Amino acid sequence: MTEDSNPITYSRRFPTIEDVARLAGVSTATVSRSLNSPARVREATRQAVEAAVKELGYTPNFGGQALASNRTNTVGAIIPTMENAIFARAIQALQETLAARNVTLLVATSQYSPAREEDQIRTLLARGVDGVVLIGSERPASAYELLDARGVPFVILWSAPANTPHVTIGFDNASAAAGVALRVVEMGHRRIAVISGITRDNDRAQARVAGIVAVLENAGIPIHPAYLTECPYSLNDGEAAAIRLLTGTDRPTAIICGNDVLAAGALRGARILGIDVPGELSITGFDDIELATAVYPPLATVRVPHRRMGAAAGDCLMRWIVEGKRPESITLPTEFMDRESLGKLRNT
Amino acid sequence: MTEDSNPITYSRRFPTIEDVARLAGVSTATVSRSLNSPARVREATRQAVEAAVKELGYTPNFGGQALASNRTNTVGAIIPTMENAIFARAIQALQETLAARNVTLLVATSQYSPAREEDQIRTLLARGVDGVVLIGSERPASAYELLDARGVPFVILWSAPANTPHVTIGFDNASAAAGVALRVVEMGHRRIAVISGITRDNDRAQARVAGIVAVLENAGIPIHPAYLTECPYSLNDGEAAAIRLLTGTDRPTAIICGNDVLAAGALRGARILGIDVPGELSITGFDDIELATAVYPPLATVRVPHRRMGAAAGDCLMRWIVEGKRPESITLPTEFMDRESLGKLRNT
DNA sequence: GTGAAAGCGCTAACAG
DNA sequence: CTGTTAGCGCTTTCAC
Repeated sequence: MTEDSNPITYSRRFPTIEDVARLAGVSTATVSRSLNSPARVREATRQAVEAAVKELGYTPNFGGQALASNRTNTVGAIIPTMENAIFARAIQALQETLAARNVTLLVATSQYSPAREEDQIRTLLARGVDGVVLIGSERPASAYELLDARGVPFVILWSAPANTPHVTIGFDNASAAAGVALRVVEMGHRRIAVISGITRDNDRAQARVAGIVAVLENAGIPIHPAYLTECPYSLNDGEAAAIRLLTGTDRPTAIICGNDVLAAGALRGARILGIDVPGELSITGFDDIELATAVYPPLATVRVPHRRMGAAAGDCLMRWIVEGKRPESITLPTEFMDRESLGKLRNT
Repeated sequence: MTEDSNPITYSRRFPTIEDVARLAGVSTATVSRSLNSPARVREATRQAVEAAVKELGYTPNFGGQALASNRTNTVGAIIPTMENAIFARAIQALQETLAARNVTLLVATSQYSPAREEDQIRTLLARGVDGVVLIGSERPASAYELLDARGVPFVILWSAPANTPHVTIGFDNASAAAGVALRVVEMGHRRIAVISGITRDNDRAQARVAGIVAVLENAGIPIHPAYLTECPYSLNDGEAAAIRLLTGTDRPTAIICGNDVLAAGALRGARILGIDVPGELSITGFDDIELATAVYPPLATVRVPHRRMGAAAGDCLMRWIVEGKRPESITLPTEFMDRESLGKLRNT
């Protein structure tokens, strides 16, 4: 036990709980209790510890804490993308809810790829997250098995419980999209096309299309297969899809889009072709992100409870993690936002 | 040493490195080496370990690893907001670069508030991040002191080295904005207004305004104080600011905006007032996010090297963390994107 | 209400 | 190339 074996180099070691204990004249156990459950120590003791902490600039070592407590106070979320604002507000609300409980949010992206998502799940689990937030319910069983094997609580956002046994915090995509279709039909449109996001591996996109189709069928409106298109969620793809639809024979008078980005792209496509919206063509979106009112005409769309989903996800997850019992799924309402991009069918 | 002291409850304990070692018939050290520096073990050994790992479904415990190695393989980034896409591409590129090195990115937001940013820095440091990425160079000294006290490597994005001794990976906001102003002047405009983001605590916004003002002064164009406005980075605020400018006396013929969101807002404001862009009014943006071409007319703006900044940040930071020596700052080029929202001054 | 002490799972000298 | 052996810093029984 050589002391000061290296008197020259000043060791850049951060104060540990032991340093605090020594300075405060208590044991490390008391420091720990003082910090984690202050109610269990005498007030005077707590203050002494607090003073020592402050004087030393002590911060608990994350690794030590994680190792000993078997918790990281970290929750992971995997969203398809950060490139558009769709998930931003939900993530923001989630982060705020978690921060209030002193847990940190790790955000990863999957780029709408199931394989990447599974990788990200693996990474998060390796990081020892205490809980996980996912978007949508459709993914390979192997992904769910990873989560199950670790026994890590997880919740699914953006979907409703219909198709999955897991805990969902979302809304009914099918009926929300059906609501849009109904408005479009009510406006007198009969030649109605759909630009959906890629439906493969995406239960939300599938449900939205299903909701729309059901309404059209119910209204006795024939659905020309060429009217049912899908493409990646990007401005350019939306534009291209719209141009394809609008230059075909029997041009639609309304295009229902799977989200606002596609709708904004479709709007651009219509402009390129010199087609007036809503005079000659109605376009609707979905999500009600800022973009919906940045374009002209502003997009009729569906307001999705972004912030409430994020906040509820944080609450549910933390309750699950702390109390150990699985929460109930939550289905939130959506709201149709009637705006200028949707208009009455012009008498032609 | 009581074995099987609890034969009833099946302990849900995850396999540890010791389990792997036992099954593979080697020591824990060899397992560790096998996993972390495979080159240092015999191939046969490595395979045996790999087999054992697979059979047991072993994943290293994060806390243990962090504690023993004093590294978390985690880097934190604090961006002002996720609500618009400004930082999304940079973050995406950063994440990819880090992932390639097996490090995880922790993203936090400050909502453009220095106090929140400082909190987030504290949180990240408590998380034991190995490095930090910040946006912009202007913040209270106390924030830098936090970082310095921990000796954690950090890089600053979006700024140039002019105003800060720290490592920056960005571009010259002043000259990029000056480039825009120059084009506007070249188009014949003399009544030129500015809608900047809030300049307080924001060196990028300050630099952009400074760049613009310098060009105008140099061109002998008087700058009416009422023409120099600033507001938060939002569509609504941009719209309101534009309406204020456009309903005042001596209406400007061009508005240079601090970013694309403000410009899109200004465009909306002009539309509300029935002012044609670019016929009666030119508007420019900054950033070249997707929004710039989603609106009509598409925004003349400045393309910022989002992805390259993100990737370079990851590279520099990892080199700094691993090799221990501070990298040089990097200044990347920007590009003016000439689009329809900027037009020649109409002969009135 | 507090202290002593036993690990949590891993890495990194150090020997061999 | 591999094994032995200390800890890393913290939480948590278990006594007192």
